[in-house]
Amino acid sequence: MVWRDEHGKRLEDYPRPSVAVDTAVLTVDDGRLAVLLAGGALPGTFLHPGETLADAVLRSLRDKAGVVGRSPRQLRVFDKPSRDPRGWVLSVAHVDMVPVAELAAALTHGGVRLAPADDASVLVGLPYEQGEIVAAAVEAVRAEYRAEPDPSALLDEPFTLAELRGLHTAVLGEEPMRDTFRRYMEARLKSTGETTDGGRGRPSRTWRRMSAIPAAATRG
Amino acid sequence: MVWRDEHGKRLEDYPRPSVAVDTAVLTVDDGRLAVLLAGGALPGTFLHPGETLADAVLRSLRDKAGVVGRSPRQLRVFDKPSRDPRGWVLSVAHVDMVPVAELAAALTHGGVRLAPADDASVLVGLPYEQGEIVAAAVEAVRAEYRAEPDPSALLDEPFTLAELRGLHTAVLGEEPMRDTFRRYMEARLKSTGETTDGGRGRPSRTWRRMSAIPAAATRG
DNA sequence: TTAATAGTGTCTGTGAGACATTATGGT
DNA sequence: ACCATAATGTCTCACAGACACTATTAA
Repeated sequence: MVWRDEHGKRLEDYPRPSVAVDTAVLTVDDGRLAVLLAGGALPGTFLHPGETLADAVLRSLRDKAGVVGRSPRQLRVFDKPSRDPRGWVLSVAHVDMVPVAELAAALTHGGVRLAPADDASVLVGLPYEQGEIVAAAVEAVRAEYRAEPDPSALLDEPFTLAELRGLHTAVLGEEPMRDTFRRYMEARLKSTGETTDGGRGRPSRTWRRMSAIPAAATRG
Repeated sequence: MVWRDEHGKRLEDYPRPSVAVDTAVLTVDDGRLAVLLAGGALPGTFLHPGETLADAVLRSLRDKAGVVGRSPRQLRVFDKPSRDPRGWVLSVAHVDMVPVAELAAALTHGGVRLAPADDASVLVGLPYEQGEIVAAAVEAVRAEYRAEPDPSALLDEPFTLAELRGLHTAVLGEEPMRDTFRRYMEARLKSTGETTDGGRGRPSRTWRRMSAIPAAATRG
């Protein structure tokens, strides 16, 4: 049984856009926030029938960039009518933040490379509205990193506060204040009770992320 | 010149979804947060060729609900494959918060009415994923009202702090703390230097929203 | 005068920002 | 012993939460 409207027409009898998904895969490489490009553009694909947006994102990451096992989150739809010379295409932008080690295999594929994510000269060279997508992705990730210690789990555990602060500096593009950063983050981490050895200076205590959210955090 | 891919196919040769926009028009009616329903559902429409999502939203509000002159903002895409029995339809959800006076004319149209926006029994009765859309819209508006005095300009200026607090109570679904609310909001409002008259008790000072954002607010 | 509402004063605790000091390792 | 780095202590300021008190009007 096929649905028909008051004119006897089916949905497919009206013009429809193509719907694409594009994903800004961000990482921190050599202390800099970077975005993965596959063939000079963000990995993306057209949405297939019966597929969710999330499924299409995973498929495009696997096929275009060799990245698996991730769960990007949706940013918003980019719909400027002139954005794609091929025709009428909407893009649902997504973002994910990935440890650079997980991209090592992907980067051996041809055409897959990392570019600085906060460099305007790189972003304006991207096709379609992908420069805006990367900018929105960076802002979304920064908002998360302002509120939580390494929410995307880029650091291997355990880690020191100096390592964490270095990561956040790279993500935010500026140094968080030393004392405030320490106090704020220590309250959101679990101490291992151990310290590093080697290196110069006094050894650091090491930390892990909170495993479960304490009940108090859900109150108000 | 028509674009063709490596198989000689155009974009339209591949299956495409229908793309709809749906808008949760929220308001505060009689001290309760309410959502506008047109014919038992959120006002929405299918996206037309050459049209932006924002344009489609405005068209649907005008045609379905008689609401004009607004600028709803995008929430996210709802894409559950089974969400629409008519076929493959994505919905880009939007939200707007409107003074109830602006809806007076709209509510005289047949089929247009207000329903409580935080009443689960109403929301589960909505078609498609519109219950979830309303829930997301309510949460988005509440987040704005936690941070700013009446960001959607539901109150006519000038207004008293009691009126403002009553509005925020309705939006948030709970009473903000009296002292904290006053101090927080006074810093974000401009006093008229005048007071109300009439009514019982001591007259209230009256207030307006900030016209421009002070330079200090843009620092850090 | 009293009730009702608006507005002010102030005490306490918490946390940010800033800076000084101590601790603990390698060289 | 000295340097480098980590960690701690503490001072001040701002603000949230709480509560008591004063002010101004109508009835």
